[in-house]
Amino acid sequence: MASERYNPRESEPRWQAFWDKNRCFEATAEADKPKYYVLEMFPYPSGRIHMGHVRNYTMGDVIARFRRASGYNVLHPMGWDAFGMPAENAAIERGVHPASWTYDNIATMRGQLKSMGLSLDWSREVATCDPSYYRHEQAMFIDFMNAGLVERKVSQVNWDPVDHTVLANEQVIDGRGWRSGAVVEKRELAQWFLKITAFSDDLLKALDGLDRWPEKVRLMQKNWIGRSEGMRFTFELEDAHGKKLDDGLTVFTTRHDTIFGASFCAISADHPLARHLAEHDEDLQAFRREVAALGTSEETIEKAEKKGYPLGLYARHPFHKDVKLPVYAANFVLMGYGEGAIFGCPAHDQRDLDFARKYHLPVIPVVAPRGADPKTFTIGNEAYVEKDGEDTVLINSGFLDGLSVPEAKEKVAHRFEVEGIGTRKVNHRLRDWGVSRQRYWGCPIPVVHCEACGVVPVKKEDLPVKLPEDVKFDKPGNPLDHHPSWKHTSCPACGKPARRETDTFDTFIDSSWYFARFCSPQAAEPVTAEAARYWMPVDQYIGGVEHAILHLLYSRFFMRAMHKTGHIHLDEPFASLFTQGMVVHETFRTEAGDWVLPAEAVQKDGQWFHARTHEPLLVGGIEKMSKSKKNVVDPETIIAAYGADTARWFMLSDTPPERDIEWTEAGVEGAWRFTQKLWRLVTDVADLPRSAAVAAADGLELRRTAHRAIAAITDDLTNLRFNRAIAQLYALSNAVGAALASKEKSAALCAALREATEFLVLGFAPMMPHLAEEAWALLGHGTAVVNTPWPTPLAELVARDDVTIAVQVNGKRRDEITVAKGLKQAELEPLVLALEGVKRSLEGKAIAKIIVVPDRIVNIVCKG
RNA sequence: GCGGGCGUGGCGGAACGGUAGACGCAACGGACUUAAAAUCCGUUUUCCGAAAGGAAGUGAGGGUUCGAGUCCCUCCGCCUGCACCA
Repeated sequence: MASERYNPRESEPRWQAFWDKNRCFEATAEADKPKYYVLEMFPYPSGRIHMGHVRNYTMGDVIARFRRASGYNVLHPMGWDAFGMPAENAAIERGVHPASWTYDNIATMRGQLKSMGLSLDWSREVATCDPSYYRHEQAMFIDFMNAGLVERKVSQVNWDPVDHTVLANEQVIDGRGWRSGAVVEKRELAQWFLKITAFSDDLLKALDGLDRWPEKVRLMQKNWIGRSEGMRFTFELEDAHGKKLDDGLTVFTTRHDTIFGASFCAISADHPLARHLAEHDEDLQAFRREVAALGTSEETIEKAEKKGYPLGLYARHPFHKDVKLPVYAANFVLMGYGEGAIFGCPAHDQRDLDFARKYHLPVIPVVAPRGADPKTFTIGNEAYVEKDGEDTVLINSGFLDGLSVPEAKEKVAHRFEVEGIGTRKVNHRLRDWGVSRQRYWGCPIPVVHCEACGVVPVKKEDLPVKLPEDVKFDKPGNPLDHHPSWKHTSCPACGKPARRETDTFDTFIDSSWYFARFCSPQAAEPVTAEAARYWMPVDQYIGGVEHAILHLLYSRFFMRAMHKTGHIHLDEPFASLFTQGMVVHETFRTEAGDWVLPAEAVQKDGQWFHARTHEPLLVGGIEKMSKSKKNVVDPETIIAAYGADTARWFMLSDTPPERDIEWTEAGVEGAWRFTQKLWRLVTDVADLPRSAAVAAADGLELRRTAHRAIAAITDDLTNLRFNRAIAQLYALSNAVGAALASKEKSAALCAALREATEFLVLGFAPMMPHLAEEAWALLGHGTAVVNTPWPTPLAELVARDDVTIAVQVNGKRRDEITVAKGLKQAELEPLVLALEGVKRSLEGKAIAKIIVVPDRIVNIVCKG
């Protein structure tokens, strides 16, 4: 029958209101039900949602709806990562208050997310900029202080002398501030640090237990933590006249086996020794400035030549007391790692070799391939860095000669320890987490500086330390610092006048525990033990791989710190992690080079033109959607034109979720046509006569198809293979369409059609929830799909009783045969040999053997 | 430089070591229509062939196997993470 088109514009808001009114997605802990906590990384309220959000939240929503239907008690919350620089920039540029800018954006984006039909528990919504959220952050910080997890220390920062602010490394471009363009200075500032390094080894070891995290992410974290085992030991130092200095030079190495190959020592330009000597050495001062100037841009660092400055000091070789190693300050030694000092072994380290060649230092090979002649083995322009296995051996190394690298390391380590000049030492690349920011729009750090008492934490009963609302952004620097009264307070310890800390927290702190807060968002403590025990950990976390290191590592650290201070019972917040790909799109630009929005590009005869100016456009690469390249498609426009279901369906189709998906108009059109096709199928099936005769033979094949499809979809959704689940749904809809087309429809076929269609509707409900509700009602159900359990396929319909087996001759497919399942080789052989295709290709050949893989394949191997 | 991943039709992509190309998009042919859209039916890896059928085919080369897109080795290309980490 002719049916009306499905109209998402009318239907979608109606069902959203229905779910809202019936509080379908509000979660309450129920002890007798298995819980499932699904979470997508919460958004920054930048203003409007983008396609990346649509993809992320659609995936999470499919999981949430599928799990809910499958009998889980699902928690699926949403909130806002609401502190940060863009709000302050808006205040500076447009005079809006950061709070109103942020809350306006939240209101807009909340509305946009609601129009997507997400099954979110909005009653748990949190915004990190709300004092009811950040007060707990402040309380926990004080607990962390008491637990020894907080440190205040002087560290080097990038200082923008125009904006009067500290810049993150990412904000320094070619040595200049990204906003002001001023040449960035290095400054030393007292900053707050969270001692993430206290958990270095634990954070590293526990990665092995995260077996439902992508291998890639675990590896990135492993490299970031960067554990290396080595030795710290001290050289005796003397000056050019042979006079011994009071202090020695302590270095870190992982290659103590190569100690006999040492030909110099090098220290960082920032090493205390270099600083000390520079006080009376202008050339050294100049060298230090040169190194510091180089220190900002990665590219120049990469290309920089190895350079050193001889300090006029010499280090005594620990085992060859007559050997004196010259000591340099060098541009390739980092103060931030190890001891900021090394010994150079040019033969076995490329940097040391480059340095040695430049300054004509000896290159002494001490490791060589086993069997090489120590007298003739030499090093050219490449260091010999082999160190593993039994194929390398120590040479020119006194008491180490003939040993393997690990044996030599052990022997040197032992000797250093016995002689008291060195100890074994594990070093990590991971640095403590600097959390101070000289900004307004962040969580105030809850401490007070008192002249008498020093640094004193604010009393817990005085929390939260709220941001002042009356702030001005009229001059550069931190508005909290400029505020006339806010920072003036009294000391919590002695009561005398004191100064508030005006730094605020890095916003990564806000996002390091929000998932725990969602368990009990209104609680008087950060998270209640009861709620955490029921809901945590997050069963499925979904987000972009760009957060693979910082956010996920900080969150893992924060759980441990919260555990240590009694706020939570576990260390690992995310049991399973999924990192989805980006949304990409073609780029267009005019011949003049200006980027053009896809909405303004029209295609004619295979050429692209500007819709208004009609000038021809150049089609550029397919790249991540970004405002700068204008290759963005606004989700709101798409939802208005096609509905949320179509957008959701497209996001999940075809491309595997972990890969980048290309947004195309044709793809959206295809998804739109499919929603209409589904609607037609459902209206046609709804008109069929009802029958209870489901088991009869007429409909059997369709029933099998439907039950198998649901079994496959269940499997695919469980494993987040959305694109495959969607392929199954297409196939099932094709089967329903084909059955509908048959002229004679028995009662049994009608019943099978109805069953298959209901499976289809329930099957696509997680992806297209509005259409599913509408279809479900049309099929005559008085209850909503959200309250309908996921269909259970019948095992006897999923199982196959016959099977199609491919028949190969010498590994090439020649024929196929459909037989009863479970046939043995002896029963199968005569059937197979009688096949036409097999006989043809066996002509004149002798059978050597027949390989039978039951129910799968037969391979006839023959000669001649 | 070091590490990780990926190379399959015109495109997105399917394939427990067992019939390569499921499903979708696009294209082409046909039906319906005054016409278009929508819809429906069909074709679509390449080569030979009217067809039946045959040959080749998963970046290149080699290997293991009755059988390799899948496992191993060498190479090429692309993507990605870290990057002077001692």
